Amino acid sequence: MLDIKFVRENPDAVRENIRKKFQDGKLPLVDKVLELDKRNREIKTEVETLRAKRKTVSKEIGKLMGQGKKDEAEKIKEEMAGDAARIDELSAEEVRVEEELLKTMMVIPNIIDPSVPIGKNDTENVELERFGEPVVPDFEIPYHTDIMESFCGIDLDSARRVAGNGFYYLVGDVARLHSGILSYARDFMVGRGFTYCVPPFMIRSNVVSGVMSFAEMDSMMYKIEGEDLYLIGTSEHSMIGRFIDQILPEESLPLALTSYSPCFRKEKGAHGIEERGVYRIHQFEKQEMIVICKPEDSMMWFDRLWYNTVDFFRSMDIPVRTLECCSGDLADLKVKSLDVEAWSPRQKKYFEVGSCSTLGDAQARRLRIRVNGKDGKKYFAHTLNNTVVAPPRMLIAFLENRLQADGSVTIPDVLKPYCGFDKLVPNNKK
RNA sequence: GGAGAGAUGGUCGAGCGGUUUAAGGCAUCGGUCUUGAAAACCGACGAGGGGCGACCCUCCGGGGGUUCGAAUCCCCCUCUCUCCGCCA
Repeated sequence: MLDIKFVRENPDAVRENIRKKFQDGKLPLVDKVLELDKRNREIKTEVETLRAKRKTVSKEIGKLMGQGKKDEAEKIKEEMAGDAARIDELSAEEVRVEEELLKTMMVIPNIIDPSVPIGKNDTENVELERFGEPVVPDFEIPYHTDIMESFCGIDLDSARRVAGNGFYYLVGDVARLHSGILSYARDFMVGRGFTYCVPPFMIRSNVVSGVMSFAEMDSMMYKIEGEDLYLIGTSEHSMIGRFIDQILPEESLPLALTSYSPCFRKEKGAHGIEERGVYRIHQFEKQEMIVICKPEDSMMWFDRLWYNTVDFFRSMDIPVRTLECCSGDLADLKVKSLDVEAWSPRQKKYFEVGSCSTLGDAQARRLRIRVNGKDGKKYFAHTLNNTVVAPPRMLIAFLENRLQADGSVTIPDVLKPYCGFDKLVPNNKK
């Protein structure tokens, strides 16, 4: 959400930003906001004057009552009757106007960074850099579930019976590899100065509406029936939510945290759940990183964050590239976003394994996460988030890139202590 | 699940119809003192918003109500804590 003062003073910049995001349908909202804001301030001027008068007069009545001058008090009471009605009327309008203003402000997109490439949708995202050689071996790479099955490492049939499409059983050494990757990711981030956290896996609606847009909420979040609780779609939700309504001391920044959680997503709309495999699923596990910092540091942190993911994948010798989200593909709350993609030798293309974003102060404004500055002035913090690794999907890249001609999969040295084995060998029944 | 207690500014905590314009402590920030620090003393200090400004308004978990006037009284809801039960 933008600062209303910014919209008031820079309506053209807000309009230009909407055009850059190809959301011209939202252009009239800017004028709507300006009007509501104007009306809101008019109401305040009038109603506050009346309230100030009421306060003074009420005190006068109290004084007269104390002195036993009841008649005089009664007379003043009668004079106030008209004002009372007007105050009620204006107060009601004040609430209505403010609600409408907030609602409208919520759907106006955040101002994107000048460096963001302009484009309509994900087909216009821009590749920035490649890390490692995207190798295509001279033997055929099977579909990832087939690789897993060769190790008796996945049971999708049972998962469909038990929970439905979009769920999975990981079994044996593939499951151990999955857990090992998460543990390695945790220690990898701790080694880079991040503090490890295990957050709540359910959050209340007021936190949900603070961390994401309404559209996302509807298409992503599972609600617990009969309770004001939602299953998190990523630990970013509970990790950023941790600071709702807080005023942080400036010296406590930056907060650099890494968290583990299962993630639950409806995946309504867009692409839907894939028939076979663990690419797009309703439940997965993820190691995440978040940063809460001063506004002037957020771009520096943005670059440091995505690089962590690249380094993580490179430490396991998986080729990756970075792809910058163009303006039209950028979620409304985001200032800038970049995907880390891993190489798929089977598909001979890269696919998304992580997403790094800075939301500027938009998320902090919604959640009222403020910083108490050294000079006594308060300001909204900047928030960032990035994936370290989400193993079910990441396993696809891992298995495809490390598959040997004999059907085995080698475990990189960095992972061996976490896995407890050196190699996945076909038909290795557990 | 049962019973009880509670929700007040960054934090602790008073207030229970009009001298509260939210006391006081702690923390924080200035200053005095000191070689420096600590201690002591003096002062500042809640959040959000409106106004060019002098100033003003809103906020005591949320929502209704009573009243000229509500942190304070009434109703509803939510949450937290303690004890019991259950449980990894």
